[in-house]
Amino acid sequence: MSKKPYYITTAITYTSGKPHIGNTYEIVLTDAIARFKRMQGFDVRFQTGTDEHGQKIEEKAAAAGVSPQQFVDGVAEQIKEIWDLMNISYDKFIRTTDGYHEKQVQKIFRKLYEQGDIYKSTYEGMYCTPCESFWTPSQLVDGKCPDCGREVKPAKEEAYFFRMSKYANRLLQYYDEHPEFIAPVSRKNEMVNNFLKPGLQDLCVSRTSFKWGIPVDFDPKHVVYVWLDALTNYITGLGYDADGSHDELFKTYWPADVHVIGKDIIRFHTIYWPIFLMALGLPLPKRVFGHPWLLMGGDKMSKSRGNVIYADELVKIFGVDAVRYFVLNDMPFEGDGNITWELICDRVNADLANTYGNLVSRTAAMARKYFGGVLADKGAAEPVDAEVKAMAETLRDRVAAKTDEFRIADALGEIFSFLRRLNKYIDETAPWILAREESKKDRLSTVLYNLAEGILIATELLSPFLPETAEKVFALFNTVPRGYEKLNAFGLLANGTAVSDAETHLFERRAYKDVEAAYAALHAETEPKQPAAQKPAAGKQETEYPAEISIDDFAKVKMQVAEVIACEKVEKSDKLLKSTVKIGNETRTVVSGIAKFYTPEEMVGKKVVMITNLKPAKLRGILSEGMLLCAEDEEGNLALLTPEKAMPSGSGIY
RNA sequence: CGCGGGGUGGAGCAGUUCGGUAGCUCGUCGGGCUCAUAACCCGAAGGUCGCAGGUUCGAAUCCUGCCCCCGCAACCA
Repeated sequence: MSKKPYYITTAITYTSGKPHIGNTYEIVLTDAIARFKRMQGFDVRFQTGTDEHGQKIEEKAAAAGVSPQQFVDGVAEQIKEIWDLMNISYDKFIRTTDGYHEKQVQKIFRKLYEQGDIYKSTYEGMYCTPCESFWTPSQLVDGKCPDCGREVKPAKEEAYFFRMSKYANRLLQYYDEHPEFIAPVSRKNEMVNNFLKPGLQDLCVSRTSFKWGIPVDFDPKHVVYVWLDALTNYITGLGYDADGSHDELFKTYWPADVHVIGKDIIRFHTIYWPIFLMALGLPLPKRVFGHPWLLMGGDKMSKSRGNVIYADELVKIFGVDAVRYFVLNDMPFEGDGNITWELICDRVNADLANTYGNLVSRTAAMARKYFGGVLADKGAAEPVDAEVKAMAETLRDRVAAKTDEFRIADALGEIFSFLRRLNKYIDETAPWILAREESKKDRLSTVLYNLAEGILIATELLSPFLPETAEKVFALFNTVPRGYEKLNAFGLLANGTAVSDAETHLFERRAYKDVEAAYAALHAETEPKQPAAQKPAAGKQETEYPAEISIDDFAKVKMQVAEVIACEKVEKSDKLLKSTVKIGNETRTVVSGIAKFYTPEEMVGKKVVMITNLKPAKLRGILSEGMLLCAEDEEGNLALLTPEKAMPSGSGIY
């Protein structure tokens, strides 16, 4: 009998830069599920890849001074390296710049156009010529361009649209008939309430404003917009053909069993993607799992904060399996997860080093010490063994049930509860006491056999999550995996199996301060110019200060003492205060991003330092005629500069 | 009223769908053990389940209102 197919995918990664640990989480999660399914005997196909088109990439490439293709080639290579480093067992790595993909996207676009699902129309909006941007009326600020504050005019741009509304009812019906389609379920309600019930808008599926994309073959000034391009990777990667001559792979694996994606793109996978498939007359994927996000200590990761964590750095410090374990275990099912260096340390020490590593280590040590490493069940069972055995025999199915619901953290929890139970079993049986009496030899041997057997069952169940460690443990016990179907039976380890003299420390305990030091050392060598980037004081761009300026340059900046005579919060903004200031006899308005540190009330009456010859700019629609000077610390706290003695407003600063 | 997520012992989380003794891991304190990676085992302290109302015999869980935190968006002259 042939194996049952199981097709699992990740979202394809956007190639705008190196993926951080949050991106890496998704692929590890998917890999864990894929490996588990393989272990269960499914014929698994695991696809991942990169999404390489779009305006942003065009811009990034231009900034880097290379062609878009050269740019994405570089990033795709970097992503593959990290996937390999993380021990990802993907079967297929698709790139949206692959020839077969581009060709099929064109055919799909044409097919949908010919059957009337895609139609040509115009995109209408308010257009700002200098910014080359369209805005909807709701985005405008005081009826003007939110970017530059200039006048906008109504304009039209030719574009292709997909008739989404036509399929909305069929989609709702599909949701009803397949309640498991969206996981977790809370996401489904979100989709229905926010998008389907209010009525689906037709989706714009082409662009003329940039070139880096797949051209529409019958209208080449248009390129296919990202979602139609990106989502179809799931079928083009299997050799789908819009004319019907599909590859065998497609016939075998479609529809997908699960698309694993981030919660941010659930809408595209549970609304647009199913509708595209309906239009193509194809079956829909069975499930879409929208996983939560990984946050850095509760904050978002950002380069300017210097708190971005990359997988390769973590691996250098902790090892591959520790990193896999951490992301799998610490990600909740629904809410966002947290990552901090302390948390990783705690997890690795407590679970991997103490509970698991130390258990293996002490068991191996006792087998060597008392029996020269040879394990044998001498049949000297006692009541205390029963609970451990029962737990071992049911472990497989408990782990499988959690994994099938994508609750990987819970699956790991089952295994680690069992490992803790084994540690307790050692205390209950106290082998070192048994060893003192010759008459207890058989009992001692049986206890050690039971321990090894328990460890091996747990290890095999752990192997999809910690593949490298599992191999080490099998090697240590001179044995091989017994196969999933036998994992619910206790006592299959052959008598006479001997513990090898391999290293028994699976994971080293790590002190937090050593980890900090290791991280610092790593950064010192990879990024010697870190100091500038570490200071968020420099603002959003990593400002490079000119080394020296002449006194003439300085003289170009006109600074004066200004007195705040009125101040109010800018509406709909968290950070902005609008102050009216007096500079000598002149009155001006200035907008400053200091609302988190000063209230409007305390601003009034302050004498502050202001740059008065700065070109005015619009912020939130308000013209700011200058800039108040602030000192900023590493955490981004601000303090206004004021003259040290009372000085009249309008005083120059030199 | 821009969109979304969340507030449960010191920390990180589960439990909320289908109300009924508040659970897990870490940390802390006390004890035990020595096979082991300052490890492991046992015990204890510690919670008005964000706030206020309501429904109910009974609410972390259902309803109403409010407060706070975070992410996206906007924005830092």
